Amino acid sequence: MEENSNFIRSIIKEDLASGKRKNVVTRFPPEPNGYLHIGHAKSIVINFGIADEFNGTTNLRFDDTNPLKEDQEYVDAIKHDVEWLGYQWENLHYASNYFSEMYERAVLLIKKGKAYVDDLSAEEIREYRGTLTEPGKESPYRNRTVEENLDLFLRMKNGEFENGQKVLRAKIDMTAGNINMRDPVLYRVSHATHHNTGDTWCIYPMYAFAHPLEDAIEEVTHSLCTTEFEEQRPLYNWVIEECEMEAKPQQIEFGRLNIENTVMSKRKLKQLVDENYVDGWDDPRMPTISGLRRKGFTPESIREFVQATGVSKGSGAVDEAMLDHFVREDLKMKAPRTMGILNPLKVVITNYPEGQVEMLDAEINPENPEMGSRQIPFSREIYVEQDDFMEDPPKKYFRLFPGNEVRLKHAYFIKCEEVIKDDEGNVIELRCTYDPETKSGSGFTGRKVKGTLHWVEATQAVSAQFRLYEPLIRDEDLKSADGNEGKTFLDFVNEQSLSIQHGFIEPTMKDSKPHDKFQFFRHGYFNVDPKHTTEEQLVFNRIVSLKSSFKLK
RNA sequence: UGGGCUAUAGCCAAGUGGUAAGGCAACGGACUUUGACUCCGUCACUCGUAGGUUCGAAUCCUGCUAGCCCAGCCA
Repeated sequence: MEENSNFIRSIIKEDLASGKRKNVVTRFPPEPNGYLHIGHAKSIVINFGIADEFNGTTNLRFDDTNPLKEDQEYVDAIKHDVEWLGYQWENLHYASNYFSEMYERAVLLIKKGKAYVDDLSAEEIREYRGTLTEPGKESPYRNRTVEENLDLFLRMKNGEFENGQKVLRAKIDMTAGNINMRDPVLYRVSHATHHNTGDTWCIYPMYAFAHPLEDAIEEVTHSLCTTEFEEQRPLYNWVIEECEMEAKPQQIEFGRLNIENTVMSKRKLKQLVDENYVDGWDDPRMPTISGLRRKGFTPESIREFVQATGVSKGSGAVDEAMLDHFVREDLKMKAPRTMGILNPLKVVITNYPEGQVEMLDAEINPENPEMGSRQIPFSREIYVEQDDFMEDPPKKYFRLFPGNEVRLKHAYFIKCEEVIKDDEGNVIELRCTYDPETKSGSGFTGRKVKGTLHWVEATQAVSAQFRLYEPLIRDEDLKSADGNEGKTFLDFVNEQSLSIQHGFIEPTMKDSKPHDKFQFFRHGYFNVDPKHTTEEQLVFNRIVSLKSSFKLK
């Protein structure tokens, strides 16, 4: 696809042109504390994409500096998702592999008088930090001697102190307007088992200290992150400078991806999983990579979508319709067309011979003739969609109604002659007649009909389950939460976000495998669900409906 | 009220002193055995706002306004 120009590309071009940089190295640095979502996909596309564009390389690096929240399960899932999206990292790194070097750099800081061990409690540190509008004040422990700090820090490392008893802090400026510069904590004591380093360490570096060191150690040239780290940049540079790192990575921030009606917070997504609002991180309603994959999105469609949304520092939300557009675009040529009835209504063709079944030729994808054709059965009894019949239709309704003639896709014209109802007045069956002259492919031009319907032959129809999705949580509903104190986003989960329908599919569909993708005629694109599909029954997730200009008023 | 950032169409977004790209959405029309696809057309005399500089400003300067982010021993 045509690459949009953006400010990061411009910066890198200039860096290369001016000789400031000789090469490009980027990194994608997730914390393994949850599954990746489409917001991460943006970071992946940017980091890998831009490196690739300038013949550079990209590392996958797990930013695992907080053992309390991290887990091997997430490491594995993240690697899988990155590869699935179509990217291959140059090196696989763990921040935890740098713990020794980070410790040494912290010692260097202490020796230079740029860091000190603080005995203040977490609450006290918060109080001393000041507020957004008032400067902070210095800790009474700020001016310990280098020797004392060295000794205390060593003892922190050796496990002589409890969690929270002591921290290592940078000595910068408690009156700085930028709160990040008010003696930020560099190391905390945490007696916890780390997924990678086990019990080797009981002190762990904070992000603000660890991240710049990780970048510098890997000789990353451009450290691309989201805008909430913007104010962290002076500290990022301070750490690299004061720790005397040779490589000087440059942090550049871009605006995070937001999509309308989409929860894009790892914390919230984890909550939806933990509290069983969804059936896992890969629930098709989740904006996670695994959820999108299970729903049926393709890597190509996600990449194209992300690229189309561009890179800027803004904070707006993209229309969900845009994501939909790019899957349709990708699946248009790839997905076989087939017919499926989500809401069956039986039709008996009264003038069609009883007991007769004929096979009809049906192309698999009119957009892509190379995909060939299939044979589908037709007989006296078929199913059509309930929505395709109205007893008392409005103007411009092209489907079945008493006396109206329509085309059955790949088959014949049928005309609605009689409506059968049950005792409660519900329409349960239609009696129609067909015209043998109108067979598809026969070249019949005698008369035209406005509507073409999809259908499935009744005796050989295979039953199937269809799962249709709506947004898990709507922005509109969430906004109303402002007036409802005590409520959380969980109180606004859309109860209609999943609806399950039972219908029929063509007999040739019965051997479909998980993740096979189809376009059900006039319905949309569907994916065979890998989790709920069984030997007995196929379950189809609707990826996206077809666009429609039909409006039933 | 301190600090940082951002304002270009309904949404996303190019544009970097020479007279407003592109995508999504929407709306017309053509075509159609998917009310789909495809094709054609419409959609910012104006760039948050008020001034200023200039022959010329979305681009430079000043004031104002609005929105986002920051007070974890999270990342």
